[in-house]
Amino acid sequence: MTEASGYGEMDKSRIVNIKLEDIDTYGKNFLFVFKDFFVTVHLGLFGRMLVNKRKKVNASFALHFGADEINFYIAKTKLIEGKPRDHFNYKTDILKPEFDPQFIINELQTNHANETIGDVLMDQTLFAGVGNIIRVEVMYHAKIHPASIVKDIPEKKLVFLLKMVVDYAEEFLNRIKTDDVKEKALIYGKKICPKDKSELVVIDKMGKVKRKTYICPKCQKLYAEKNPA
DNA sequence: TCCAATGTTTCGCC
DNA sequence: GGGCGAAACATTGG
Repeated sequence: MTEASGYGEMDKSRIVNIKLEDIDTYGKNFLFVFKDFFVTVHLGLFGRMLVNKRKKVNASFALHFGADEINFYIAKTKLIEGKPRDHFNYKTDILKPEFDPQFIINELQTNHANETIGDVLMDQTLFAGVGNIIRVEVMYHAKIHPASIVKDIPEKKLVFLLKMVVDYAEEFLNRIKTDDVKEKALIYGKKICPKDKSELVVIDKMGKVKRKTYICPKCQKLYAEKNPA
């Protein structure tokens, strides 16, 4: 039995006295699955979720189960017809067992060959769940410069990078629970490279992704065609 | 007090 | 209409 409330604009009239069949996630979205439709909840930068607790301000979205409730603050919600798998490709979700590195690499080399790796890592249709911190850390771990062009990166390097994405995403998830993501980051938010103690280069607004990018030019190799034919 | 930040969508202008 | 950038949303910590 369910009831929905909140000041968000989404029509909640269909979420009354129906069974919540499943709770799932895709990338940065929570998914609340009902028989004929599901609701996505995205917390953006400032969103919060509280279970059986409330903030003083009104929730933007809330689900009620008798005496129990899930409250979302500053959340964007959407009601979508059908099942999540009809709309989201789980092969692209970095924290799902279905995540398929070979599928992603094929997509990258086929449809994103001329883009920079720094840009494509933030593409939620290819790397659902990757955010700016994960993006920056993973490129450092894999020793790849963000301005590297996809087609110029050796496939073995891409395979390694995707492994770093999955590994670090799991580490990120654990660290966010203990609140030390930023402390334990190797390069994000830092001024000095932890390895060779040299100054980092910080580039804002590089590529299409206008987010702060931290780079160690000594550790991270730039893969870019040097002698165009 | 002010700014920047784990993010995404929408608007306005070529 | 595509591409691009700015603005919008709204909270929290430094």
